[in-house]
Amino acid sequence: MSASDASPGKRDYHHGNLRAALLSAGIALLDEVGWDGLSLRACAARAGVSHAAPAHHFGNKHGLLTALAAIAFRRFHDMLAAHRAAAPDEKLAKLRAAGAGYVRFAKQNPGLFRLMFGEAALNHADPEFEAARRAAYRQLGEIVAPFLPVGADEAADHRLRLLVWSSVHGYAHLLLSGQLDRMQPSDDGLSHLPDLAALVAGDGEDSGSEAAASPDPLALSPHDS
Amino acid sequence: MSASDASPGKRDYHHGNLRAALLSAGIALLDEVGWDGLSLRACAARAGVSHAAPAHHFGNKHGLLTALAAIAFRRFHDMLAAHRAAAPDEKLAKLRAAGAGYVRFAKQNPGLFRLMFGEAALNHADPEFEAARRAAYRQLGEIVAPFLPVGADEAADHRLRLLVWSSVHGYAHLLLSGQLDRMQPSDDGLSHLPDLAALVAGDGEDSGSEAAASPDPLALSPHDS
DNA sequence: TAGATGATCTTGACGTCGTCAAGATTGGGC
DNA sequence: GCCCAATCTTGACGACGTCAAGATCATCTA
Repeated sequence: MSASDASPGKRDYHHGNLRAALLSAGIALLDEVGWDGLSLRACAARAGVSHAAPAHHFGNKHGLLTALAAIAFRRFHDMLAAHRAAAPDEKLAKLRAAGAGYVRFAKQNPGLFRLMFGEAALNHADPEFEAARRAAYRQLGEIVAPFLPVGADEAADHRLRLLVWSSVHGYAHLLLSGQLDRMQPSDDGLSHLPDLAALVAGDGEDSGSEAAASPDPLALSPHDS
Repeated sequence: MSASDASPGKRDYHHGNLRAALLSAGIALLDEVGWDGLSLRACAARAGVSHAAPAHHFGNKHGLLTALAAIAFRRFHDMLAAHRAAAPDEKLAKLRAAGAGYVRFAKQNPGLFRLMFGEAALNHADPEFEAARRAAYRQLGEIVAPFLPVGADEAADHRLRLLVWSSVHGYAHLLLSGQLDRMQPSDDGLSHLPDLAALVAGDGEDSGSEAAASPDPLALSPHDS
């Protein structure tokens, strides 16, 4: 039986693509049975290998979760980008679309969303994870950039990113955690995003807080933004 | 040995106050070793009873977590109230203080915060849990009320609550999940709360979205707000 | 081509977990 | 004093993550 004939799991000691198969299994389990149903053994069973096989590829459960979180950030990034691309070429519309994409991702992928934002201790030093996270954060900068006045300093950029991100993330997370259950399922929580952005970007008088310009949290060079 | 002489754990089959002891153990474990260190067996050991004793009081692990979440919401409510009470009697100061209390609670009690907002499936039908949650939500209404124009309808109230809550909660949650790790540890994310509130409350023109007035999510009667 | 080595798995075991069942003990009510 | 409910203990089971030992496969080198 040639290698091309063998299906995954039929080979005994060399799956050939087990790391990817285990990650696919993890995504599927999060989707089908949720957070509590995700385990190393369940992923191994779904991939057709023994319970100890994942250890070779991920080290331990945290390693698997970190790799899954990297995938999640990439999918998240892609959904944001797709929503922004589909919106009319006008900054308010782009901002609304980005917010809608954020919330839509959270609703469609609650397990991945929880993984991304703190359900488990992740290996933040993992380069794939960091790269995926950084790409998603970069989009945040792109989203708010049109609202900043020409010549705005780094502190203003940070404040705007923080305010927009807090607002959208807070809304998405409150939705997921069931705190808004009896409110109507709409994007009311996002309707003020444009005003929010304009509020912060246009408010040059708010310098009472003497926050020093902080370095970019993900250490992006200027041309990366 | 009279009952008053017996310390908890010394008695064999009637602790006397085991439910409270298990909850205290749960709070202590969350504080000392975090989310992963919290288990029924660990609580039982800390309380000095056998591993199956908690089942009588809580039914299962979800029952314990729900009771812990009710405590968490009460403590949260108290910290918000304390911050609001300590602030100058001026609505902007009150709002800032409430936001600071929210974030302070999250920072000081990350395990409880995660429990309240989605780490585990909780029994939402539990009356103690619901009452604690409702009291905390009621404060939200009190916090935003001064920013609403006289005669503002229920939809405006809801929008303002949602916007303020999303913004503060999002900031607190992003902080906890490490997404803001290399930003400076300050409350920059809250500095725009007063403007936020003024933005929404004062903006009568923003009626493009035809959101019907939604019922109060926690079914509060008007005099409860 | 054969042997060596590293990669990639399997098998088995251990301790911890949540949960369940059976039973022991205690307190309260009649 | 008896009965019953409440409140525990003991023991067991299956699932979990992890570790160790070993089996198998793929690749490289002499």
